[in-house]
Amino acid sequence: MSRSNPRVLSTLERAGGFASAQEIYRLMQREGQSIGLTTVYRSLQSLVNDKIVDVLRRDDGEAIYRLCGDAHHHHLVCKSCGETAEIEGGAIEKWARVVAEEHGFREVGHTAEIFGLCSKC
Amino acid sequence: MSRSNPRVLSTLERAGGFASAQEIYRLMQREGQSIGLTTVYRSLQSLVNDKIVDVLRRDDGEAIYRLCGDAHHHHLVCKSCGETAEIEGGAIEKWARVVAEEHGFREVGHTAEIFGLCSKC
DNA sequence: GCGGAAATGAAAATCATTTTCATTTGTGGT
DNA sequence: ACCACAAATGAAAATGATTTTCATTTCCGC
Repeated sequence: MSRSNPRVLSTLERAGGFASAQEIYRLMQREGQSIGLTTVYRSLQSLVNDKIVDVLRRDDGEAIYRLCGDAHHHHLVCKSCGETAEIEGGAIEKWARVVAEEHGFREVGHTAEIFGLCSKC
Repeated sequence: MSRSNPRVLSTLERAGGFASAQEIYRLMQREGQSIGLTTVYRSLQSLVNDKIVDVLRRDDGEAIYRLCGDAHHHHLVCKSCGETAEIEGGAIEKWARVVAEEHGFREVGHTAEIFGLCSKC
């Protein structure tokens, strides 16, 4: 088990709180920081485990990591430019609970994401 | 430019209207159909261009192809035994539409999944 | 049948990500 | 300071999906 390298988180913050592992690695290299790609991946994974960052997918399948608040929320993502809005679950929360209950499920969680083209694209 | 191989579309339909390229390829192989992986990818891309299928991403980044206009549903998955139930979206459908509209999004789709422990586990 | 365009697929290339493993670094105990 | 041991690191190899290359085969119109 490894802990997150603080420079990775700091770089993600500096990148606007939104970047892929490769981008973070390249950014750190350009800044002259000595770090391995492996460590970047490991740190990001650890941050995801600790729920300090979220992971989404670009259209091309590359994983992008973004800082997120601690509140449970969902995402509205633009398929084209990747712009993301955090949205409230609202109806979903209840829906998930009710449906799961009907089927006798316990310890229930859920994922939900909306995607489309934003007004600019 | 290549046109879609009809057997690929037919296999995607038979797969429940929802599968990855690799899965379609393996399925066709198992059925004894002679086809190359390359052709599967090319056909799927062509279907996407023609807007006959949609492409989404699994959590692991693998692309999954879905028939457009396919009556879509969601899944209730047991974390432990993997048993899966297909469920109706119900509230979600409206929620997605409304939220997306509020943010000026068009061509909206969504994914939602509920997971937990089933009654047997 | 002939010639060219489209389709096919095997193999190699690409690219993100993960794994392996040897080395380095940090820490606590003495 | 010294030693042992755990954690962190990173280079290189492995993996897996997807794309590209390119030679071959199939189709169609003439």
